[in-house]
Amino acid sequence: MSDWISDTPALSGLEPAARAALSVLAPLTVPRGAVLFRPGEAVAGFALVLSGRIEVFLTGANGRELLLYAVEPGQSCVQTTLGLLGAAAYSGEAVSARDTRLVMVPRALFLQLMDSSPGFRRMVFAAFAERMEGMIRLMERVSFQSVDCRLAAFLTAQAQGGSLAATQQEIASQIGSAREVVSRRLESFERRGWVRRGRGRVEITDAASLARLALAEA
Amino acid sequence: MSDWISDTPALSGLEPAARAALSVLAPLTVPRGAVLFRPGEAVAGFALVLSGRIEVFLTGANGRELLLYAVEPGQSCVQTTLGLLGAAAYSGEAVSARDTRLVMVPRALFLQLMDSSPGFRRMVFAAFAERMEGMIRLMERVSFQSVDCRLAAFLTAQAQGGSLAATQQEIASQIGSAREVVSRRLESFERRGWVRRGRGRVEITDAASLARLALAEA
DNA sequence: AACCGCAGCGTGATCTCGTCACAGACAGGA
DNA sequence: TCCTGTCTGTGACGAGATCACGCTGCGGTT
Repeated sequence: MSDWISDTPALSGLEPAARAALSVLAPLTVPRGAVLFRPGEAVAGFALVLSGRIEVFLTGANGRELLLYAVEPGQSCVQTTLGLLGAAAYSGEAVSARDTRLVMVPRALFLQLMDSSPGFRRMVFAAFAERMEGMIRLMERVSFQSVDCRLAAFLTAQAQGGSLAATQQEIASQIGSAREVVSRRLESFERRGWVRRGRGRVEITDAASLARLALAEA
Repeated sequence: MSDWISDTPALSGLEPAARAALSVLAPLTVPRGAVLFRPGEAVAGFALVLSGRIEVFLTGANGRELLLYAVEPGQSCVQTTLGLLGAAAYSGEAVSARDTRLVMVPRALFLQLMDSSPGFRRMVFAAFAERMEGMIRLMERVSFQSVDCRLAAFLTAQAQGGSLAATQQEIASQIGSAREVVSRRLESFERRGWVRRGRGRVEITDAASLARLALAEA
């Protein structure tokens, strides 16, 4: 058995008993692009991400998508928690954005740990609180902020070394807009000298202006 | 001391010790229209509503509002929970929609009950899960559903005896739209013979058609 | 009664954005 | 080389948010 528990900082607050109970679980590996959950599916267990990244999307009637939240290493997927605590079925679609290692805690063990381990409880609660915060901020951005601001914020946040690799469709899903709109806004950014467009990638040429727009209110 | 604990069905699952700890708290009464929390305020305690109704709004830059959720009797306000568990400040505005009786559980007692009372924990968790579910459904409606559908759903849900008392501004806030849009959509509904418009009220004249539109996907 | 002031409502103009339709550009494989 | 699927660009259109008004009912004043 690998020592995934000691390698996960988020679990360092756990009591020895809880760590022992978890240690019997074997992490599983899912490749980039795999669909972990679909809307309406029953939830198998509590998902804890060790490495990689899981993205949870809402999907509209016409196929438009909106990133609800992403699960990074050390975080757990709130939707699975919901499914275990209530009767609620999964309402988002979870996709691995990269090769991802994760642990699925079965329902029975999850409930037992929730009752017996204060550390585990704190962890689950903190994750819950963080997600709720994030959802509220998301509502705020989606409802009250312009596509320009959201796009600029996304580019600023995701750029690695002055550029980022993503299709316009992917960008649109992440910021909750439509591909055509992203295309036009990027063109406008390019005219202003802020970015250069390429197939499947965007190069940032004026990060400062983008950052300024990202922080604007409208 | 009133016996508010026995009068609150949501608390019936609590252990005697937890009930005793809560019983020292005195409910307070707030009149309709009072603002309980504003964005950015620190959270004083865990809010539990006994009667009445608290509505929590997000407010955009230009004053447009969006109902995040409502706290009905027996429910708790998740935003206060967030504030107590993390460092997050309040990000919504809470207003009492009617005269409301509620109990504020101080931070220390809240944390103590969370550690010592499985029943209290379950209650808080269930509230959390329910809110998260609701937020996701709200995102779905706001992002992917037309104003017509949301308006029809609201009218259907809120009508009492074939009519409801609300200004167009209030309706707009509840469904996350603008007053002018509500005005125009209501006019369109009236032309179809579904409603009659009055100052500060809407009368439903064809509930079936409204309900049908409310269930439509787009 | 006549007057005011204000909250609520109606409406046109304009802008943003989502949607549809379609065409061109590019990449990788047969 | 050609073919096919993916990615992108673009015009047209509709829904909806915003701005800027003006109008109307209603309670309170004088």
